[in-house]
Amino acid sequence: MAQIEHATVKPRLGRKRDHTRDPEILDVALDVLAETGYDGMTVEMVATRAKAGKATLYRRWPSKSDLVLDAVACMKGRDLDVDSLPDTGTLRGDLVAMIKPPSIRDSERKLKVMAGIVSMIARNPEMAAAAQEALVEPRAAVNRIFFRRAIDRGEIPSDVDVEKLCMIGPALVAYRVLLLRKPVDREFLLSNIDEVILPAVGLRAA
Amino acid sequence: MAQIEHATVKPRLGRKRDHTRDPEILDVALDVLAETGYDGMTVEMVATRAKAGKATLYRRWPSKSDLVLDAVACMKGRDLDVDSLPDTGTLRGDLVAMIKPPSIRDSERKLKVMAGIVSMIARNPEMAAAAQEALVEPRAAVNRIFFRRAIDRGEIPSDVDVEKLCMIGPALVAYRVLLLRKPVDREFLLSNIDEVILPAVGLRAA
DNA sequence: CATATACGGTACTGCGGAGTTCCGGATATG
DNA sequence: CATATCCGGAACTCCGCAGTACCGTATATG
Repeated sequence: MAQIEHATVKPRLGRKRDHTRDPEILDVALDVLAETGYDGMTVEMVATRAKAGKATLYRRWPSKSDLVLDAVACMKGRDLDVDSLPDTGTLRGDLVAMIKPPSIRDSERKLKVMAGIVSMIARNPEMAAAAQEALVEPRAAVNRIFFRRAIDRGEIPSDVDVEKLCMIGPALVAYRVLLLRKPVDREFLLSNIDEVILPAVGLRAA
Repeated sequence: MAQIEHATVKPRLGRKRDHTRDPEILDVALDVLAETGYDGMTVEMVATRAKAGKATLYRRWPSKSDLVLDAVACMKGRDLDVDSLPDTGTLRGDLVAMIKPPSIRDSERKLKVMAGIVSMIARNPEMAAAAQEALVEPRAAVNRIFFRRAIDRGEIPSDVDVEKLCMIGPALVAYRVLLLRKPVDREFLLSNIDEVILPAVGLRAA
C-alpha cells in the first residue's frame, strides 16, 4: 500500500543512484498484483502508480516476471520478528493472541497476492519457491514456535506432527478466502483454533 | 449447459445440429485450462486439440470466457452420484473409503482447473459462482452426507459444525496441492482423517 | 443427383501490452 | 557555470491472441 514511507533519514545528499525507490516500487507492484492478478497487471500500471517511468522499471528489472518475482520475494522481511511474538504460557493463548486486525489484514493481502500468482506457481519453479519462502513459510514458522513451546512445557504430546499442525490454520484461511470468497473474521479464526487445531493436539477448547 | 441441449423437435436438414461434440470440446477446454491456466490458454489450443475449427467454437460460445465458464459449470455432473457412495457404518470407514486413485485423480484435476481460474474468481462473480457450484460444493456435499449419517447413528455429537467439518479435508488438500506443491497420497489423506478430522468430532483414530 | 447445412481449416483484422528508444529536465559535482 | 548522471514520460515497434470472414468439403434430406 505504499503507506509505509521511509521514516529512515534520507539526507538530500548524493544521487538516488542507490535505488532508493525500489522498495516503494515493489510495494506498488504487490498492490497491483493483488488487485488484478499477474496477467491483468501491466508494467505501466505499476509505473504510473509509483509515479515512475516505465523505462525506469526496465532499467532495474529485466522483465515483468522478474519484477513480480522480486516483489514477492521481498515480502519475506515484512513479517513480525520472532522476538515480538506473544508468549502467553498456553498454546491457546498464543494462537488467540495472533488474532489481531493488522495480522488479519496482512494475511489477506498475502492471500490476494497468492491468488494472483497461483496459476504461475504450477509452471514456474522460481515463482513457486519465492511464494513458498515469502508467503507460506513465515506463517508456518510462527505456528511452529507455538507448538514447540507447548511440547516443551508438556502441554501437548511430544509425538504430534508439528509440520502438519502448522498448516491447518493457513489451509483453512486460504481455502476460505481463495475458494469460498468469505471473509476472515475473529469468529472464524477462533473456531479454527477451538474446533480444529486444539482437538488435533488432544486439547479441549475453553 | 451444452449437454442439456434442445431435445426440441428439429430433426430437419443438415447434419448433427444436436451439438454432439460439445461435451468433448468442453473436456478438452478443461484439460488446457488445467495445464496452462486461463490466460495461458488460447481458443486455438482448444480447437486444435479437439480437432475442431476455431470458428466452430465461436459458433457455439460467444467468447473465450463463456467457453471456460461453460466448461467449469459442466464439471458439476461428473461426480459420483449419491447412490454409489460408500456406507460402511462408521464415519472413519466412509471417509477412508473415499480414498481411491480415481477419486484422488479427480480431485487433482479439479484443483488444477481451480488454480487456472483463482485469479479470475476474485473479479468475476459468475466464475466464482460456477467454481463454487462445480468444484467446491460437490466435495462438501459428500462429506456432509457422511457427517449427518454419523450424527444420526449417534456416533458423533449432534452439535458439531457440519459445514465447517466438510471444509477441513478439501482445505488441507487444496493447500497442499496449490500452495505447497506436494503430492496428495493415501498417507496424507489418512493422516488428515485420523489426526485432524476425527479429533475435531471427538473421535480417536484407530 | 441437387441442395442445404454445419463442419474443419486458413487467412485475416484489431487491439493491447511487453519491451525499447529518445528527450527534456532535475540534481549533484567541481 | 559546465558537465555528467539519472529520472519521468511519451512515442514507438513488435507480437500474440481474441474474434471474424471465407472457402472447400462432408453429410443429410428429398
